Amino acid sequence: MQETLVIAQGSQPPAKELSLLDRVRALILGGDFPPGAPVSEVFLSQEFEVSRTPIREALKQLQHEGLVEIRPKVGTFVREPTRREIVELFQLKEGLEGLAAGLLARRGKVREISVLERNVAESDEAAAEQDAERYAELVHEFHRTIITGADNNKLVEHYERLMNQLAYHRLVLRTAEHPGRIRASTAEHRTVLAMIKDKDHFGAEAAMRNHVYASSREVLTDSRTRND
Amino acid sequence: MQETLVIAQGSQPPAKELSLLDRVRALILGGDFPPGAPVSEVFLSQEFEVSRTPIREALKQLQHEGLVEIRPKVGTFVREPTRREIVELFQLKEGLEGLAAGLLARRGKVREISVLERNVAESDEAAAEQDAERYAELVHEFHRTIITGADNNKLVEHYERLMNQLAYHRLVLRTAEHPGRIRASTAEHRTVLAMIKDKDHFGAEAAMRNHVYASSREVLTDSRTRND
DNA sequence: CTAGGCTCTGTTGTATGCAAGAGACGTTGG
DNA sequence: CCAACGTCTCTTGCATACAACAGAGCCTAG
Repeated sequence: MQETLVIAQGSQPPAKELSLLDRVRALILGGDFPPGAPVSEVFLSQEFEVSRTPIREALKQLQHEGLVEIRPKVGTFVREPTRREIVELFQLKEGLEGLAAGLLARRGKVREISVLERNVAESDEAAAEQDAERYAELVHEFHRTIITGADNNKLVEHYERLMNQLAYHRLVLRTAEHPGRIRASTAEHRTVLAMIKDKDHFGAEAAMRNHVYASSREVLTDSRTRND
Repeated sequence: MQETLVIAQGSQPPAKELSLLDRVRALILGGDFPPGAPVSEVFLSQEFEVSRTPIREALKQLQHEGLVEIRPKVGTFVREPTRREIVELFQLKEGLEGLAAGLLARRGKVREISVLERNVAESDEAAAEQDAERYAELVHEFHRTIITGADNNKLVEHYERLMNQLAYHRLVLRTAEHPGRIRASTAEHRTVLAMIKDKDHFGAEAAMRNHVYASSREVLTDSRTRND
């Protein structure tokens, strides 16, 4: 739950309290709303004790994020991404993260490298201790470090948008990684890091893409993924 | 002007008349609002003869697109992208169009290939006839064909979002291409097309990236580009 | 029994009213 | 002359009222 809220950030509220948009998104992602369920404006306005006007604004944003579908004059409904959309999103993820890894490698920032080195070391520990939660957190940090390390704010914005669209799916399928996949995943992380350290932006991009692709395959072959 | 409206599409209004969002965006992109100019809600509501409520919703969207900046309790202002942001956007453009070219090459769709072949042929004609307007249109079609040819709707969505952010800048700097650049550009288009025909997705991606990068260099070295 | 239409309810779409904050400008005290 | 303060106006932010439409269910005619 808390993780969802952290992921959902990316705008410019004064960082003190969550924006209404983030709270509505968290509510929907919380799982209380099954796909296809109606999300009435009056319900949300009562839930959050505000009027319909700000609720409407938030829902419009969420529509743009692909999380809900607004049928004019009918209502707003939770939208479950189709398998095809998930494939498309992972393709995009591959492109964006690959691009980021390449840019980071070209710049060769020392700070990010040390963060990544610590990250892979701790990932090994977490894997050895079977601490799935900590491991997932470290994976998230690894990817985020690379994205932000590219030093391209627009890329970060688009990436966050992308991840918000994957968020619902990610919650459903979390901890989908099998032990074997974890080993492979950490190895891939090490490869990416090595390329970045070598300032081999070409290799870093290829390694990152390969890693994202492999991860996505894992999720997409998962039986729980809808098949349409 | 009309071009702007076409570019600005991408949502799901019944295709009959333009949505308010598109009309507001077109108005701002039309150039009547210099960067930094306030965009009052009441002004827009009078201009379009609607109340402030739908205007507010449109402005919120435009804020997310990066076209305007909403300073809470103060007002909405036209936002001019900084040079750094433009660089970032072009980096992203390079990544997305490269990705698209690669995906299209892998699929090797015949229809798109024939469209592209006709496109480069007509581009030569337009260049020979010094028809800058038609040439620009063909360039636009070339890029759009590749993006849509990747058969990835999410990629198209992100690309449109990106181009909307570049739209203002593009209008200011349109026809920035010098004759020499036009020759190089068409040659690059041909290279990309050749790679796609060969189903060399690797080469297609590289060629497309190279092309986008070269084009962006042209724009970024233009003296009219703000330098901060 | 079925098809067509009608009503009725629930929802969204828009307009408008009101309050609160931000900034400009004039004013006043030092 | 300058700085600080107070007021005043313009803007947004939110709440609420009303209109209009979609869809479900029922009712009726054939």
